[in-house]
Amino acid sequence: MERTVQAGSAGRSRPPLSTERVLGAAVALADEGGVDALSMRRIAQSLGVVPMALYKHVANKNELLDGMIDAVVREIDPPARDTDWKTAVRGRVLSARRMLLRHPWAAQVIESRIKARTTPTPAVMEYLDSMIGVFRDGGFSLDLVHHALHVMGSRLLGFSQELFEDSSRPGTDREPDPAAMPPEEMAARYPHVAALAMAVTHDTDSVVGSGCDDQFEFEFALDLTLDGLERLLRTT
Amino acid sequence: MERTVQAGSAGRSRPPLSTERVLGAAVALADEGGVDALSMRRIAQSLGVVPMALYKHVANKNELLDGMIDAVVREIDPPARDTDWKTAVRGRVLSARRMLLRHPWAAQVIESRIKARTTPTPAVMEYLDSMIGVFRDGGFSLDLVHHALHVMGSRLLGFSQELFEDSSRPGTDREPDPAAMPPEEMAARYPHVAALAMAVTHDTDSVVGSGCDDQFEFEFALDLTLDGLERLLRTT
DNA sequence: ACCTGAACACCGTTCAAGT
DNA sequence: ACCTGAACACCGTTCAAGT
Repeated sequence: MERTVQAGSAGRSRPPLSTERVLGAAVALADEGGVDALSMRRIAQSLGVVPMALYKHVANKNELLDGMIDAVVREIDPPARDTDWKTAVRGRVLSARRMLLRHPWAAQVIESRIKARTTPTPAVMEYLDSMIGVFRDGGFSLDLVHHALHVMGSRLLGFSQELFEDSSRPGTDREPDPAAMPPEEMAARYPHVAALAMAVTHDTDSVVGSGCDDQFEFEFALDLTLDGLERLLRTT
Repeated sequence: MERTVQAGSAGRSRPPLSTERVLGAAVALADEGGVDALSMRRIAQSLGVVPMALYKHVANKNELLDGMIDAVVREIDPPARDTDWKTAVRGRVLSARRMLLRHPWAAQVIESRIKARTTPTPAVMEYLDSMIGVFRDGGFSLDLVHHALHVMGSRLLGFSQELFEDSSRPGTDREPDPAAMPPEEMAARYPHVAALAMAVTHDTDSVVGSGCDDQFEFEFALDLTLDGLERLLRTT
């Protein structure tokens, strides 16, 4: 009598499940069929596993989406060293774009999860922190970096929403981070983000909620864009 | 014996259903609870109606989403007349932003529906057509308008994806427009969009698929942005 | 102690049975 | 002819019953 084998969808025996394997299957499924085709049941099926087995490795679907975001954001190249800020930023943004083209669902998912969470996922934080670092090394003041991030806007990671939105806005109950990091650890791990947040908050501490005047930043970025177009129009 | 009254959820008698009322209820529901809280059953409930009744006024949920997009995009102010292009574009983009802040679900829904459809919804087309018109009246060549739209990017309507993406990309089966408009009618109704599409296609008809070189346009816009930041850095 | 089938409360949509 | 309840094929997640 043959030994009973846990059959996968193709009848093959399978390696043990892990968070990585679950996330990998989820990313592959989303790449193929879009985010609408992504379901816990479908992921389980593609792994030759009962749906409930996934919940051992991801707490729920939202955490799965966060994990997928982290996985693909980590595909973005780190900033080039030993070049000027412009080359480094340019190369990195183009790398982010290549990632977004490989994973057409990513921008949408990042945007929707950013809206629901209080803090971006770790990989997104790392991405931002190192991007800020490039600007700082290039001689940008904290204020100027802040403007720069708003100017880059959706070219940074594909989504258009502000990253750290006013959390005191009514009607927007956001999930507290399940593995919430204490502020001092945040500051240690993402020093540039922390410094920026500090500077921005101190600047305008008369404003309630987030210290960032989104309307001002939006207009600033818009005007920089329009000025660029005007210059282009004149030189043509 | 009392006359039987079709009871609404609050027990009130209700005006007859219409597409407008259905869309209005859907928009209100999304404004309150986000797009995840939006379901055909919930919309029906808020109207004091059985779910199936909605299908008399909207074909399915995707058409409902398209209708919601059209409804909120029509809230954007028309471009101001009798001013320079810069003032007109600026004012209009700020109006679009106010709409997106009123309807936080809109950018996400527009982006996801743009990806699924072959043609943007009528109100989006009108918005683009009149926006192109403002640039044209300001003396922009068709090519320059094309660049300008890419430069504006997500500030135009909140989403980051290209509007008329390469429809020959593999794996992206897009819905044909249910009420597909013949090309000549398209050209008559959206003359500026048509002229732009024509110019862009003729320019690069060696390229297969859409005539727009997205990579080039992305880099063009990115460089304009980076140049603006560099100028800012030098004058600080 | 571990695993999982059945179940629950949803979802969009179809369709036949009712008036 | 019109309307709609029941049903179908899904969904994320819980939980008790099984080993």
